Amino acid sequence: MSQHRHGSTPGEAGGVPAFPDLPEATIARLPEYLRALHHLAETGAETVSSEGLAAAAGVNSAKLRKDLSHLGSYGTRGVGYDVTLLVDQIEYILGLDKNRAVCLVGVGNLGHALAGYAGFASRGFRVVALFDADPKKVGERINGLTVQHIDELDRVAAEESIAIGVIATPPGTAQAVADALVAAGVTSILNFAPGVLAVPPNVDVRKVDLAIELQILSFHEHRKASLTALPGGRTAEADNQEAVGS
Amino acid sequence: MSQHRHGSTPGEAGGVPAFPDLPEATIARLPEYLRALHHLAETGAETVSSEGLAAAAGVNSAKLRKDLSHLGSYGTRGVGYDVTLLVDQIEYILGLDKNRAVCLVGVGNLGHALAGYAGFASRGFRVVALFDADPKKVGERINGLTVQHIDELDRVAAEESIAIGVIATPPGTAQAVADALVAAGVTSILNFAPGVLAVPPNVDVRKVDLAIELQILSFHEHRKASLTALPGGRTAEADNQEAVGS
DNA sequence: CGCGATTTGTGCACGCCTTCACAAGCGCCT
DNA sequence: AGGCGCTTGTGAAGGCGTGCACAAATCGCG
Repeated sequence: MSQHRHGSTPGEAGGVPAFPDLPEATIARLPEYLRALHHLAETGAETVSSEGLAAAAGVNSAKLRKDLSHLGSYGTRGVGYDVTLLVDQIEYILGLDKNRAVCLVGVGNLGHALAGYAGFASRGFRVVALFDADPKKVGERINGLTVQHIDELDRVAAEESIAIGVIATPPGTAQAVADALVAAGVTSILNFAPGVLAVPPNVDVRKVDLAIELQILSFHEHRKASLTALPGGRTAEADNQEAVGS
Repeated sequence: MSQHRHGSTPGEAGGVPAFPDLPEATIARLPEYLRALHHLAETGAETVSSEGLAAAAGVNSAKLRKDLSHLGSYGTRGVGYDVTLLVDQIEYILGLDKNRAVCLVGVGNLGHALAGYAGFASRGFRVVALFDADPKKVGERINGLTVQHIDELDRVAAEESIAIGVIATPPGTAQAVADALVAAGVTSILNFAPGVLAVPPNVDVRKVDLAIELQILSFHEHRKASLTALPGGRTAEADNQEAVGS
């Protein structure tokens, strides 16, 4: 979904298969599997069946098996998957063994919260720099980091070899920030500002728009409401069954 | 994607077509079109071509036309789409003409920011109540709202007829909060806590996991890095062309 | 050592979504 | 009025993803 292009694996003469050509849909689920696996590891489980892991991750077991099969055979028939082995494997695939450096631009309402978000550090990322264009914000200390002026981005990005940037600015300045990030060598951007970013083809952008999520929910509310008001439609429950796992 | 089930439109005896049975993929894009349209309206445009709107929304023009065709014929051949008409139509479909009431549970790091997020109010949502289980947080005023204890949820939800709830608590308490929301009559949940929520089939859940977004980007970083290090792979650019719009 | 229970890995079919390509429709200009 | 250029709406094809159902593989037990 959204702005992404990849694939092809051009050269691929012969030798190392370089990188398993995983489907995007699978990649998007791997982090969820990983989280579930970590949870299982904490409870002391050594192996999991596809059924068990699928339930913990909220997906179909067949889908999970197919996903895992794409990264090789790390399960044992009749037994299940070795939890720690699978954790290591997924973390390797996702490149989380590098403890990647991330910078955040825009220390406003949302940016402030993201800078202090514990979930980043605990899942393989270090927020190593905060930037803002507002001189009044520069110098402020958040969670052990000092906010620097956006003009420092180039220098800091090089020093800390930052490859991932997070944009949490108002919509109007998002594109300019994205350009600055790209110029500083950042090749992956997580964008919280509404709107479409134009970036070179080698840069990946993922967008999180909080209002859009609510609007999608609003649609379903609207839909559900119109169903209950319908002559044939009863109370909207008794609609459609499906287990939800765990 | 993720935990959703709908469709079927059971009764549907005869009469009003009730609700256009839009594909999920289309619904997910409508908010983006809407944002682009609002932007265009501000610049004074009265009509847009599918090409123009598609560029502003970052999608293929054919896809945009097909999406819009699902909600009826609101374009004029040879001219384009009437901006204000299309805005009204999409807002109606998304149910945004109701100015929906939203409550937020968990006024921690992230919740605090969400409570003050301007993007909600400006796009059809009113945050009408904040809840937290921590007595120390109760009574705190954020953005004109007073944090209430989670035990008040039932009463307040009924008074304000809240149908959408946002969970911004730590992972451990998310399920309990979800249960409380459902018990209070909430039928749509936006969940920021990592993990899978179990809810009745008539309740819609959308999940936003910030760490997962970064992990997906991390994968692409890993992939790009392994390509550049490859014998045949040059500098990772010159890979695959595709315009990025706007 | 063999058998049954269990669980993975996958071939296959189906459905959804995307994309192309073009006919139908509309307005404008002459 | 007629023709021309532009744009929508959509039929059809192709690709991707999902889920079923089952063969292959492994373990444990008698």
